[in-house]
Amino acid sequence: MTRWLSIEEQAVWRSWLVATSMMRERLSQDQEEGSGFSVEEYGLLVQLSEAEGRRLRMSSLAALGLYSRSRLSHSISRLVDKGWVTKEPCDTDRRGAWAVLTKAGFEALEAAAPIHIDSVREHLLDPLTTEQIAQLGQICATLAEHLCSIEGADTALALRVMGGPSPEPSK
Amino acid sequence: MTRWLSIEEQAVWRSWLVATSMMRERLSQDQEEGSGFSVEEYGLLVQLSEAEGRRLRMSSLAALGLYSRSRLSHSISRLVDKGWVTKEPCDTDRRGAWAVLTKAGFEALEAAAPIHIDSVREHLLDPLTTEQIAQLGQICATLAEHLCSIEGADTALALRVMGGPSPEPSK
DNA sequence: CCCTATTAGTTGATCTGTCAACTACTTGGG
DNA sequence: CCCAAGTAGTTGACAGATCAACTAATAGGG
Repeated sequence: MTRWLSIEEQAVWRSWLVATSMMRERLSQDQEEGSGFSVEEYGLLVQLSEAEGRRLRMSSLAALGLYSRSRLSHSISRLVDKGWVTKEPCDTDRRGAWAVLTKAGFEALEAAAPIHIDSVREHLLDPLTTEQIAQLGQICATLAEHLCSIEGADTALALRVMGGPSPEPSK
Repeated sequence: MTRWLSIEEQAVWRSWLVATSMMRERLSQDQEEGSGFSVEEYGLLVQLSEAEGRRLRMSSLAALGLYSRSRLSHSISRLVDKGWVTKEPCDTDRRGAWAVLTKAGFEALEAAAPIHIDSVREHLLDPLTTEQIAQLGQICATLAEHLCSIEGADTALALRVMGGPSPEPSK
């Protein structure tokens, strides 16, 4: 007994689909062309840059619900190969590992931030009115909360740490 | 001279990021578990199902701006292997190819539609108020239009054809 | 009519993400 | 103290996406 979507609901759904997938692609492209690393990598580096001592346990990164353990492991390996990150063993739990942002990684991040921000402004914020931006924030927060509650991820954490740029890459 | 994001802008951006990526993942998972094919495949089949004669030229599918030519080629090949689609040569342009939905493909689509719709309702529509749904539609349409204009894709086309379910898989 | 530029579509290499299996360490009940 | 169960993280095989190079056909200016 499925309730089909009304015309209006369909329209909303389709425009969501188009907007989100095109946005994703557009930002990836701007980013990659301009800065030489992908949005995913950027997101990880931002998180490290904001953490105490510019380091995080793998498990903390995974806890956001945005990266699976294995994805994380592969991604971090790639970052290590590129020299942006190093891995250090954890003293208090010998299973554990710290991902630590290197100087080079931090500098790369600083260089990339303006590109990222310009792209966000141009494609997400500028086309909308101030009012719409506020509405969108509210809507996405609601959706995120709903989705996090399903997966047992922590919304507050996800929203705080995830992938956005700092006002400045940081002090 | 980059203008950094304000706290509010950052919050909007991050919640967008979290909401869109979790939504994407959630829907993929519901879909795949329930119906045996991926959201991308579903999207393609929907488009074919809505077209005249349940067939489209590869180029028309690509023109939406949502699939690259090569991705399309690979994806359609997979659908052909599964028996949901066949390829037919085009009479009027011998370079061209039609992708044609098979009976089996159509039936698979019919079977999958309810799962898809339930998932959209549950995760996108139900958590929002009626008013928010309307706002979101407006916002996403604006963003989609902006993004399409940059890439020279056709918004109207993209919005019409893309990936949503028909009210019914179709007559 | 021809020759170049363009368009349609495919292919194969490579990269990223997912899944399931695995190692290694920790924890906690008996 | 030991052993089972759980947790941290890695690994390798596979699926999907991207990119650049390619074939083939059309179109359009001279």
